[in-house]
Amino acid sequence: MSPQDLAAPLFRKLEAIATVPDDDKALLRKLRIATKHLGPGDNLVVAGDKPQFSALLISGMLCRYDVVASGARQIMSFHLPGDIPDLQSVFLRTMDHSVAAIGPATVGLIPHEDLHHVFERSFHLASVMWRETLIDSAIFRQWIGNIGGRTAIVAMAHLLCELVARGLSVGLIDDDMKFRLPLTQQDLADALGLSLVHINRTLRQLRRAGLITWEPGLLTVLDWPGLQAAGDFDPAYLHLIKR
Amino acid sequence: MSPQDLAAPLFRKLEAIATVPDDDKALLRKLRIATKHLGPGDNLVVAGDKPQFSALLISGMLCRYDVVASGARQIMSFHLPGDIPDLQSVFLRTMDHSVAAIGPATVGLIPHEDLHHVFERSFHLASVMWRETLIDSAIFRQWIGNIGGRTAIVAMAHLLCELVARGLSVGLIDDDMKFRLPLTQQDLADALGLSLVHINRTLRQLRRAGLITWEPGLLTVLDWPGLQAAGDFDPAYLHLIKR
DNA sequence: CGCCCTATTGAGGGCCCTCAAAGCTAGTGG
DNA sequence: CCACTAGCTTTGAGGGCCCTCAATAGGGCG
Repeated sequence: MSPQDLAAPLFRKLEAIATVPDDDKALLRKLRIATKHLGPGDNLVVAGDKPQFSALLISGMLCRYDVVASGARQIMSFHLPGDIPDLQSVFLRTMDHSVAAIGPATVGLIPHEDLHHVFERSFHLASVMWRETLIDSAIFRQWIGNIGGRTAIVAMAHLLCELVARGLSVGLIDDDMKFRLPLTQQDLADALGLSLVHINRTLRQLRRAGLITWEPGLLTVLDWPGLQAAGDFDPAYLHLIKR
Repeated sequence: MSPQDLAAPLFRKLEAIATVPDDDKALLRKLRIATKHLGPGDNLVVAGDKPQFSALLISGMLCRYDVVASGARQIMSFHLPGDIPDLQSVFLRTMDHSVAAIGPATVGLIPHEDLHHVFERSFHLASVMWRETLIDSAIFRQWIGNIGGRTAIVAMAHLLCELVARGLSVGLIDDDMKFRLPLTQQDLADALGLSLVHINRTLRQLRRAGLITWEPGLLTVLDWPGLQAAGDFDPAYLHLIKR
């Protein structure tokens, strides 16, 4: 795969949220990107690491997580192709959480040095990427409200809505509303702070309500407006409209 | 109060996390800052607003919050003097949450235009502020783990630890470990996603364990290491060490 | 003094947890 | 081709953490 192809998911993502002039694209094409493959559950970085690279997700799915004293794994975000989940490590040297693959994934490692160079050369690109990290923040905030203020079934519907809305925005879902997700029910449990058993019962409720079907690796949305209503979902926080 | 005095909490905050050269300080001193006073509960900005200013908190306390469908208020962060909680609105035009005062507060409103000018002139300052928003992100992530993965008493201890650690870093707490906080128990309930009644019982447990005393408006930490242990607290995520 | 907001305590109930066991699917190797 | 294993999913039963409803007490302020 050529460097251009590697950067393609990044362009698609950036153009979903901002306008990217040609000279900025030229700068991005000069980034040195080293491909790396990850197996299911493999850690990309671990809390305490001081990485010299940030990872652009090319295919598959990543999550950020941390482990609390009780031993529970708390997932704080899921990432789709085009995301750079640990972009923060350019400015915060020590990782305060871990990043791992959900299912098999391919990432492109970009040296911090290169990113720093790009940001200094183009304040516009820096601000687009800054904006990117601020949208991450908005997603974290929503996640807090989801876990703290909603019941299991509403929270589950909201989480699925977020994934679908983001998947739609980067073209991962066709009109058939089928979404290939390597998530296990344990992953959902760790994300919502609920038990595996309760996740299973909650998914069954959503299935019986005719909103979704769930097979391992494949989410199908049967009633998109209905799912959004069930999840108290308003996509405004994803800031998908270009400024 | 002169502009220099207004910017003082900002300098203190920035110097807690980074080195700020004199020419950057000069840039910051040129910011137009308009003072505004808020009463308890007053909204600074509301979800859906498109503000033209960002607010530097000068004195008092702010929180970010959102209201979910059930009517519950979910607080996603507390802010201390020196914070700029809605700095994001420079890059994300529409607010996806609200910011309100906890108790009486004074803020300095800074035009987005001025901030943009500063960021373009000094990439170093932009990156320090970017870093600032990334630390906010880290706090959100920790908050997710706190609500999703910890029991009420551990979560409460953790939240208090975070406030104390941040208060210490900006000089709001003396050696006596007494911290003036205008928080009510309802605020803590909205922050932790728990009921007011349970907050009250949880605080009583922490008091009886000899870790803190709690009077309305005044938190006293009796056993700082003990509180950190009770809260499963590791301050690394606050990134208080200068890079 | 009376009002309002906050804090405190009791009692009963529900959402979600833990423990446990069985079914299902895919991959492996004989 | 099929036994075997490992991981994920599904379902049942009982229990605990935290919720809601309710009432009293306390404190600041006009």
